[in-house]
Amino acid sequence: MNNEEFKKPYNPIEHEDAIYKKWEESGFFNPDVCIEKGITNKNADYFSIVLPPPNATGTLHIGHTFETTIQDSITRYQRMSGKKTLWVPGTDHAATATHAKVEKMIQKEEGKNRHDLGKEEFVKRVEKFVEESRGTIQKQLRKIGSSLDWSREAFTLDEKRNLVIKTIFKRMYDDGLIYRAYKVVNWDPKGQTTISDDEVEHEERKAIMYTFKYSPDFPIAISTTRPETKVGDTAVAVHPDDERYKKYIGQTFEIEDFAGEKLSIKIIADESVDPEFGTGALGVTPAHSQIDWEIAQRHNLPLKQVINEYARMFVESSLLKDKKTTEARDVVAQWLREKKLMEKEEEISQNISIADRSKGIVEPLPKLQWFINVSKEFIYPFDTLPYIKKGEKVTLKKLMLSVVESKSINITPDRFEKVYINWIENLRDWCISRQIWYGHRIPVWYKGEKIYCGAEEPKEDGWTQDEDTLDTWFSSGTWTFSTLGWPEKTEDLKNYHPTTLMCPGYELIFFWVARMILMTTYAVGQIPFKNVYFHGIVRDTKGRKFSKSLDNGIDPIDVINQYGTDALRMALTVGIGPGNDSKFDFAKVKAYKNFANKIWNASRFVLEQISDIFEVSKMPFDISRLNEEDKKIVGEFKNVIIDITNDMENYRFYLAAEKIYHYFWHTFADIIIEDCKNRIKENQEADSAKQLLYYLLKEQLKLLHPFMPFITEKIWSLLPDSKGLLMIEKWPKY
RNA sequence: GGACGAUUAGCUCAGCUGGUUAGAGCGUGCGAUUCACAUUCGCAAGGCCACUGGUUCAAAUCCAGUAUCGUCCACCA
Repeated sequence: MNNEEFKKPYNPIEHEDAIYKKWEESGFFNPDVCIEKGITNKNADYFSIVLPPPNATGTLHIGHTFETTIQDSITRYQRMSGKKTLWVPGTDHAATATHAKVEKMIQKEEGKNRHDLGKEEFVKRVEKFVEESRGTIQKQLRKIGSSLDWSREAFTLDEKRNLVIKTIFKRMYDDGLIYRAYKVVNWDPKGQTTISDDEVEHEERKAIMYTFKYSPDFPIAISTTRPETKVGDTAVAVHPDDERYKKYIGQTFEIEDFAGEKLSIKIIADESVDPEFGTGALGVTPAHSQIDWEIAQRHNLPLKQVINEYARMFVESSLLKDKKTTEARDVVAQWLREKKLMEKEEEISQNISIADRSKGIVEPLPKLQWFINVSKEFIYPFDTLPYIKKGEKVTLKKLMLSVVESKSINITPDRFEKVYINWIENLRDWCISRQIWYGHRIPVWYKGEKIYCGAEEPKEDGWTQDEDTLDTWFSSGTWTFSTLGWPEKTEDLKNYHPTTLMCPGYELIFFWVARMILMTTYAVGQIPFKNVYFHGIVRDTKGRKFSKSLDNGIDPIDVINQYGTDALRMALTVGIGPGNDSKFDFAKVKAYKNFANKIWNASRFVLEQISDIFEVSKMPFDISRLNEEDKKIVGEFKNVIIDITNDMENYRFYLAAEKIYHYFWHTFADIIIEDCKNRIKENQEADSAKQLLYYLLKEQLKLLHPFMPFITEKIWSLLPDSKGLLMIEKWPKY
């Protein structure tokens, strides 16, 4: 051995950046280059993944590292297996999250809110922030060793993607699937925007259930946890068969004074009322409750809005006017007690609705918004899906459902199929308009009573564009095909779509996976991906999620600097099955750092042992020169290859990585090297021993490469007969 | 209220389609080591595989139920 580099223990930070640079400069992350240079066969199969775009709100955390590692391992494996392999990078503008983050930053640093800056300036500031974040993210993805084709990088809010969403919006609008309507939506008073049902979280909290009558003359008592909303009541609903209340149905009661407001309450019968719950009578507040809104629609009840966008009372009553809802609640309760109308107060626990981003309490409000109708029938225009014919009547819901029910998409682990189907079955129309400034503008213009929807601005004067932006998931839903060139009929789209694999966290099954299926089956007539691999959440050693409030975050770059990327990747691969959460432990990373060093030392030792055979040019390896014992070892090793290949093909990376680890250390290093060492020393069957050692080393470097790309590439470059890069070597045959 | 997951060595977890003495990492104990590696090697201790039944020649693995923990979904006012 003449290589000084090998003398010291393996030090990852000395090598990793240089190795990544070599890979990137080679151009082999781009499948076109691999085909052009004859590395990949022209007739080979395609393999494609699109990176779940990280939010451009900051830096990557350990969870991203985990997700990226899985994808890189499979991508490297597929590339080595000879497929035309494409992994597309990108970032997500993450409208709401980014908007909130930048607004908070400006508030903190300059004491200004977005209205102080104005829309144009604010959006400019967000874009500047996003540009910086994207740079950081790109650097971090390289650090992890991601073999992404940077020449195809995309962003959810660039011009190409904007054309995509405008095109789809228009088509949906023309199909009557996108509509504008005034109805009760989830309003986030803290974020000052509407949100979809999926962005609402539920948290159990204690509350008081008040039972009371509107007035001394009112015949029926009702129960509520929100008495302040009762000034907006226009009806009391009872079950049609309820003997207690039957006689009042159809009557209207005028209440002159309810906490300073005048009410007109009609008694109505509705099947949805549970006679067993509370008093069996439900005070109907059409403007501030989803169910009540629906009841009001059925009975043609008037609507009275009593709460505004800032969660303050929007009434004339001097008792309540402009008060926060929580204060108004106490005022009304006190008023009821004083008027002797309160019959019961009991503590209960109830689910309260919270906006997932802002953590503000969601206030149902009636608003004019844009929606996607998931239940409306339309004529399906494509004949490319096997289970739905061209010209058939479908709904978006049906499209989303049939893809999974027909097993057109293979879901790993399969238990998420049920979760998905259950969600679709309960799916309601999707509110897609947001009142934030950063995002894709809704491609609709108004002129008096006229409405225009289109990808291009109307030519004549006098049109004003809708002020709202689109839910960020509307654009994320197009990710697999918008990154490949749609709506143009590109080669990429033809070759790489549907993509082979998608690798999101299971928490994105509704937000994203379902929406990709919706958008892709609707717009392209294809499934977005053939396989989904749901990964779990990386937690801290106590099993808690990483969060800013707990201050338990771990910066992957720190871990990499201390232990090396390969060690971190192994720690995030071995033993972590699909859909399972894991606990991040430095001890595990350290163990794989030791493994990296083991690989380093064993490789050096093997090269020292076999150095003479190159001098007498007895290479390349020839299995016929092995003795019977060594042939048997090769046979056993082939079984390991089969096993590992099988695991890779079936998305069991956590097993494949462990198997190669175990074989290298505890079979190859502990047993085979030790054995060969003695034979070489004593010159017994030494030639066979050397052949065996070198063959096994090289083949194992290939098997290890998808998981530990840096150290294996480095060692590969030090082999006496290596020519090109390990990343484009052929996966071992068996 | 529904659905799902977990329960295996002191700790963190594997165990894929049921098949010889149930595995790994870390930790613990004893020993080795001028010979690639103290980021090493060998040996050892430590497990009614949550519980109860069932299917089977055979169950940690399949089925039913129970318990505990956890996650997701749901407009009970």
